[in-house]
Amino acid sequence: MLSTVAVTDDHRQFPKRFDYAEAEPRLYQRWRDADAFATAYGPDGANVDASKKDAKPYVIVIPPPNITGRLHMGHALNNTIQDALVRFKRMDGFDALWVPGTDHAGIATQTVVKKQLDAEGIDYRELGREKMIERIWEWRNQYGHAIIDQLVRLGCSCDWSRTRFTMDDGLNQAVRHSFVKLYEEGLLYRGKRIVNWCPVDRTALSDDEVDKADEKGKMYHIRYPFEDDAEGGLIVATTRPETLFGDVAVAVHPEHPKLAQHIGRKLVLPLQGRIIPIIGDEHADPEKGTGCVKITPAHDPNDFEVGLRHDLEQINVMNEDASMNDVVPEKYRGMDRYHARKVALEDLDEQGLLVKVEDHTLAIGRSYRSKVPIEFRLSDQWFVKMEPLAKQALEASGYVHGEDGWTKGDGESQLNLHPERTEKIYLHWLANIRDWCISRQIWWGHRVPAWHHVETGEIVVAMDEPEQVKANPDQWRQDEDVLDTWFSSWLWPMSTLGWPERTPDFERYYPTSVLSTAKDILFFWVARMNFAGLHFENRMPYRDVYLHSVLADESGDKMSKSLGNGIDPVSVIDGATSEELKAPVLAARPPDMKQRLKRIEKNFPDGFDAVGADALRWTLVYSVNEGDFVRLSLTRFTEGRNFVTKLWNGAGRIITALRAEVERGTSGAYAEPTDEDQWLLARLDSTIRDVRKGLEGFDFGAVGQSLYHFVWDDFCSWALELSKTRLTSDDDAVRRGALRVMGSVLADLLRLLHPIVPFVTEELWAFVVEPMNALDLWLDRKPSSELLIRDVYPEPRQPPQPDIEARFAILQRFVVKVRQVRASANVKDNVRPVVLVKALNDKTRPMLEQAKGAVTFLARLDDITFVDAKPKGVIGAYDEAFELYLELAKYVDLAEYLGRIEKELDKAKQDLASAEKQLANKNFVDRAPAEKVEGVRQRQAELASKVEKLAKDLEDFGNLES
RNA sequence: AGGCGGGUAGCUCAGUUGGCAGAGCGUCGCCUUUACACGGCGAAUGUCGCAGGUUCGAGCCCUGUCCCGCCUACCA
Repeated sequence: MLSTVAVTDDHRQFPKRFDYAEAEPRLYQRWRDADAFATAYGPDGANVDASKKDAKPYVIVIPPPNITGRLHMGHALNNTIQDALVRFKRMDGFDALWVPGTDHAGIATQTVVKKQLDAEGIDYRELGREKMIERIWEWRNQYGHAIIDQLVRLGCSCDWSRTRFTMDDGLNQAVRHSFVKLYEEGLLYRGKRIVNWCPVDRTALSDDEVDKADEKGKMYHIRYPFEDDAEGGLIVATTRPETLFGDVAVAVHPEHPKLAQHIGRKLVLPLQGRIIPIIGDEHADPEKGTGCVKITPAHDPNDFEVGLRHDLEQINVMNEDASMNDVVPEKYRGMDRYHARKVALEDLDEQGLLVKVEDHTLAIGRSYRSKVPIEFRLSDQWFVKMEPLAKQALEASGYVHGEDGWTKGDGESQLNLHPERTEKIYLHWLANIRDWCISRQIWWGHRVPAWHHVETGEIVVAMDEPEQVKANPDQWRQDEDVLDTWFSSWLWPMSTLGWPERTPDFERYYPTSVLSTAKDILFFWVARMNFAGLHFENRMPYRDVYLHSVLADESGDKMSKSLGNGIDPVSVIDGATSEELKAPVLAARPPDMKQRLKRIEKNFPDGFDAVGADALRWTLVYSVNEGDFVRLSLTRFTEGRNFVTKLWNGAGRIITALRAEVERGTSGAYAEPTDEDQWLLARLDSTIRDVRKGLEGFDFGAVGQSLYHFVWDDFCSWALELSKTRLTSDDDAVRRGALRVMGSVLADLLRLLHPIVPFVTEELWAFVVEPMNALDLWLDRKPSSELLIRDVYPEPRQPPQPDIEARFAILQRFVVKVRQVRASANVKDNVRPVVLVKALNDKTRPMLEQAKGAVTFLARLDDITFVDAKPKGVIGAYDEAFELYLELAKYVDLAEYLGRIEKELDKAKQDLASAEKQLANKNFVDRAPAEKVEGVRQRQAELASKVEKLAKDLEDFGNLES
C-alpha cells in the first residue's frame, strides 16, 4: 500500500492550534482594507457595488452603548448576535448595513466628568455650564471610543464610515425637530408634577430610571391633636414623618364607620402648629394603616392627586438636595431629610405625639445611577403625552380597543417580537402607560428648545432661536433643562440614517430590518422607538425585535457591576491573571466577596488562558436560549475554545491532504461520491436547513447545537475518519474523489459557520480555496470571493434523503457495535479480529462492502466476512439489520463479556414485554394510527428474535444462571 | 396584589403537531491509533416539582397545588 509519489502529506506541518492573537487583528484589517463591511450604495445614493445593485437592504442599527461604558458580556452577546445576522444576510445576497454609534448618556457622563473635576478640586457649578460642557466634550473625544474599539476586537462588521453619536449635529436637529413637532401637536407639554427626584444628581428621573426594591423600614404612628381637643386627635401612620411639615390635610374614607364623623374638623399639625382640615377622600383606605392619611401634595404622587381634588395648597419642604428648606421651623432648616426625621421623631416623642413605631417593609425607589433613595418632588417639567402614541403602537400590533380593553384583532401585526411571549409584556405595558417626563436638570444633553419670557412667562418653542428672542435677548432666556437621553435614543433608527432629512440613506435603508437588544430595555427604549417610528413616519422602525436573555453567573445571579460577578469579554479573548479576575469582585465588595474570591483562587490559580474572539462568540451563541437568563462561567468559554480547535484540526486534516495532492500534481479523473459521501452531503443539507431556519427565527441556541453536532460528530468523527482510507489510497481517482467531496463540504461548513466564528473560518477559507482551485475539484459552488466574508451562504443541494441516512445508520451501528463488544471484552486496539456478518436485509451487505476499508479501519478489524448462518463457538451481537460474530474466545477471557450479554438480554426482555403489553391492549390496536401499531409490531418481532438469540448465546457458553 | 416565565441526569439546558426520555459539561473505565489529550473509544446516570383529569397512550393537553425567577402596580 505504498504511495507511488513521494509527497509531504505530513500533518505536523499544519499548526495544532489557531493562533487567534496573531490572526484576529490581521484578518480584521484585511476586511477593512477590502471594504468588506460597506454597503452597495453610498451615503450619496450612488451604487458602489455593482454586484449588489438590485440587492434588498438588510439593516440593523446598533443599540448605542454609552460612551462611559466598557464592553460587558451583555454587549458581547448582543453584538455577536447582530454581527452573525448581518454577516449571514450579507453572504446571502442582501445589501447589509450595520450602523454603529454611541450614546451620550446624559447623567452617567456628566457624573464621570464631575468626579474628575472633584479630584482636581473644581466645583463644576462654579465652572459654569459652558465650560463644563466643553470639559465633557474633551472627555468624550479622549475616552468615548473605548467601547467601539472593543467591538472591533469582537469582530463586529459595522459600517464604520456611518458611525453616529447621539449628540452629533444631525441627531441634535432630529431631537429638536421632534420636540417642536410634538409641541405643536399638543403631545408635549410643560407641567407642575410630582417627579422622581435624585437629590445627588439634582435632577428629575423618569419612572424607568428608578429601581424599586423592598427594604426594611419603620412605620410611625403619630397623633395629630384636634384643634378643639388637644387631648384627642387622629392617629396618622406614616413612613415619612419628616414630610409632615408639608401636610395640608388628613384624609379619612368618606364612608368610614368611625372616622367619617370627623370630616370637617380641624387638626393641629404637630411641630408646625398649622391648622389643617380633616377631609373625606376615597384614597384613604379604611383597611390600611390607621385609616387616616396625612396629605402632603408636594411630596407624594397620590397626595398630589388628592390635593388637586380638594384644591389644597402644595407645600414643598425640601431643597434640591433633599435638605429641609425654609418652610419648616427654624430648628430643622438645612438638615438632611433623614436627620430631620430623627430629630422630628425625638421631638414628637417628647410631646407625647409619637404613639407607636413598628417595623415595616416598604418599597424604596432608588436612582439607578446614584443609588440614593429618590425623593418625590413637585416641579415644572416637560412631558410627552403617551396615550395617543401607545394607542398607535397597539394598533400597529394588530390590537383593537373594545369593551374589554385592548384585544387582538384580525389585523396583521407590523412588529414581530422574539421570543414571542414578550409581546404580552409589551402590550400590557402599552395599555397602562403614563406620561413621560423628558426634562432633566443637568447640563450634558440636548437642551430643551424653548425660550421663556422673563416677565410674562410666555414660552416659545422652536427649532432655532426665534426672532423675538434675537430681537430682545434680555427679555428671554432659553430653558435650562436638557432632554432625557432616551429622547434622542427613541429617534435612533431614523436619525442615524439622516432623518428628518430625506437623505439617500434614509430613503434606501429605512425602515430597518431587525433590532436586537437586552430584554430589560423593552420599555425604556424599544417601545419608545416604536412610538417615534409610528408617529413621525407612520411605520415601525423595524420588522423584528430580538430580545436576548439577561446574562447570569454560574449560580444564577444576574451579572452586575455591583456584585462583581460579570465576566469581562476582553479577559475571555485575551486571557487574565488570577488577580485580574478578582479585580471586579474587589471593586464591588459584595456580601459574599470572600467566597467569590476563594472560588476564583481555587478554579483559576494561574488565571484564565486566552481563548480568542471566536471562542467567546461561539460560546455566547451556543449558550443563548429563550429563557430569562443565560448562565455563563469561564469554563464555558474554554469549551468554546475546544470547539474552535476541533474545527481547526478537522479542517487541517483535509487541508494537508489537499496540499499534498497539489504537490502530487494530479489532475483529471475523480471517483464519484460514495455512499458515505452521499450521507455527508445529506447531513450537510439538513444542517444548512437547520441553521438557516434558526438564524431566520432568532433561535441561536439551535443554530449552535446543529453546527456543533455537524462539525464534531458528522464531519470529524464519521466523515473524516471514514475518508482516511480513501485519502491515503494510491489510486489518484479515489483520492481525488474523496478530496472533492470533503473539500467542498468543508468549504460549505466554513461558509455556514462564518457569521458566528468569523476569524477562524476566514483563515481556513484561504487554506481550502487555494488548493481546491488548483486541483479544480469543486463539487459545485465555486467560491465567488477570495474573502469568505464576501462569499455566498449555502443552500441545501437536495431534498432530505431518508434512505441514505437510514443506510448509513446501519454502518454507524455496525461500527459502534463492534466497538462496544471490544470495549466490554477488553480487546486491545492492536488486536485486529475478523468479524463475521450475517445481513438481515438487502441494504446491509452493499453498504458494508462498499465502505469495507473504512469500516475495518474505524472498528479496528482485520476483515469483514459475510456468512449465511451463525457458526459455532462465536459470540454474537445483534441488530435489526445484521448479526455480527466474533471469535472472542481467541483474544480474551469470555467471563467478563457474558455479564454484559446478560444485561443486554434483561433489557431486551423488558422492552419486549412492554411492546407485547401495548399490542395486547385492544384499544391501542384499534385506535392508534395503523403505522404506529405496525411500528410496534415490528419492534416486538425484532426484540423477540434478539431475546431468543441472546438467550441461546448464554446457553451455548454454559453460563445461564436464571 | 396582578401579569409573564421556569421546575427534565450531579451541573447547564434541548425536547419541533401526544407514540421507545436527549446533548454538552462533569463522573467512571480503556487508549500517547499517523487531524486534534483543547483528543479518541466505551460505560453509568432520570418518581420529567406534586396531585388529579382527558387519552389506547402524557415531559408535552386540561385543572388544582407547591417552589423559583422576572415584570407592573400598591404599600398611610
